Amino acid sequence: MTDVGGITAEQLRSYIERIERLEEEKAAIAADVREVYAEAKSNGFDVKIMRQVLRLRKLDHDDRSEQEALLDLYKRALGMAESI
Amino acid sequence: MTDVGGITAEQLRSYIERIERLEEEKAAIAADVREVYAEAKSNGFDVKIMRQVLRLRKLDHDDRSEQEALLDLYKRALGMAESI
Amino acid sequence: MTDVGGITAEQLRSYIERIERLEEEKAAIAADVREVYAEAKSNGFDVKIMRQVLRLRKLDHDDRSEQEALLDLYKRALGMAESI
Amino acid sequence: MTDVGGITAEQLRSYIERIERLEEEKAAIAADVREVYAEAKSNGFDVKIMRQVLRLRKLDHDDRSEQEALLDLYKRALGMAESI
DNA sequence: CTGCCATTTTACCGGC
DNA sequence: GCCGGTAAAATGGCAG
Repeated sequence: MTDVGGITAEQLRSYIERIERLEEEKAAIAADVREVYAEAKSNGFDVKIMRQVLRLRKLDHDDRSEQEALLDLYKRALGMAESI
Repeated sequence: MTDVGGITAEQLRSYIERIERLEEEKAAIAADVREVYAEAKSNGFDVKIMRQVLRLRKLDHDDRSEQEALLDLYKRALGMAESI
Repeated sequence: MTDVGGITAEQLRSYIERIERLEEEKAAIAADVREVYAEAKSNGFDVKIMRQVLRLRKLDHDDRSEQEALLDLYKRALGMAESI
Repeated sequence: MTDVGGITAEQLRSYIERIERLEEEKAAIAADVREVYAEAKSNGFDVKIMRQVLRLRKLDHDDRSEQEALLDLYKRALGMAESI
């Protein structure tokens, strides 16, 4: 990356700008999320509880994924043992 | 929010699921960003420095100067050498 | 924090050094952890599986904590409803 | 590692628990660190800048200069103004 | 030496 | 408007 004037600088600029665009999209979605929370709140729901429910659903999901990953590991470990 | 069987529970479920969908979209975009960084890295760019550049592009100049001044102050207080 | 020569600089130095000492302790413990893994590995255990087991035990624990926190939230939410 | 009933399972449990205990100690120290930061903050220090100072004290000067040079290079490639 | 995972740091959001 | 805590990003470390 010492070719400041040439293709490399152009490539760098391209990467930077792609990332900036993606980050903008992400920020837009984050704004949507905030809107949903705000709407829920205005309809009487407790945002704090909603967040906790979401976290718990995510934990449950992660937990299940981990269990499956662990099972896979064990299977492979046993599979390797068998093949020895 | 104690009307468990009625419209309220349904509404809550709807909010929760809307948010979960939005969060998934966000995660997908975050994955795209990681891909771009990975591609840049494989083309010889320094990811850490790219991140710094992106951060600087977000900061307006005043904030930057302020922070730098404060950092200098602390360094002087500790008798740390100037990083010139 | 503009009193560079006085008590404030001394206080800053004290905080910095306390943190540095604590960080060293933490690093020492992290080294111990690595040692245990190494010993386990040398006795034929699969480190990757061990890590997954530990993660899972932690997730279970976190999950339970979250459930309790959620229950508390609900209790408080209902308690508030009653007091209205 | 398939001798579930024998000494091996016991050994595994022992390793797991040793690690869990060490991780708890580490977490306790991390909590202490957070306390120190909180105390510093309550006495008017800027925590973010303190972290920067600690990081700088860890870095030797050469690394710092190298990084700064690379950052400058990238900035020039992107036509960003020097932060002088 | 590369990719992955944990830890640490930063930024955000809601509550007071 | 600030503070506290919670979620996201980023850096650093380890295993393969």
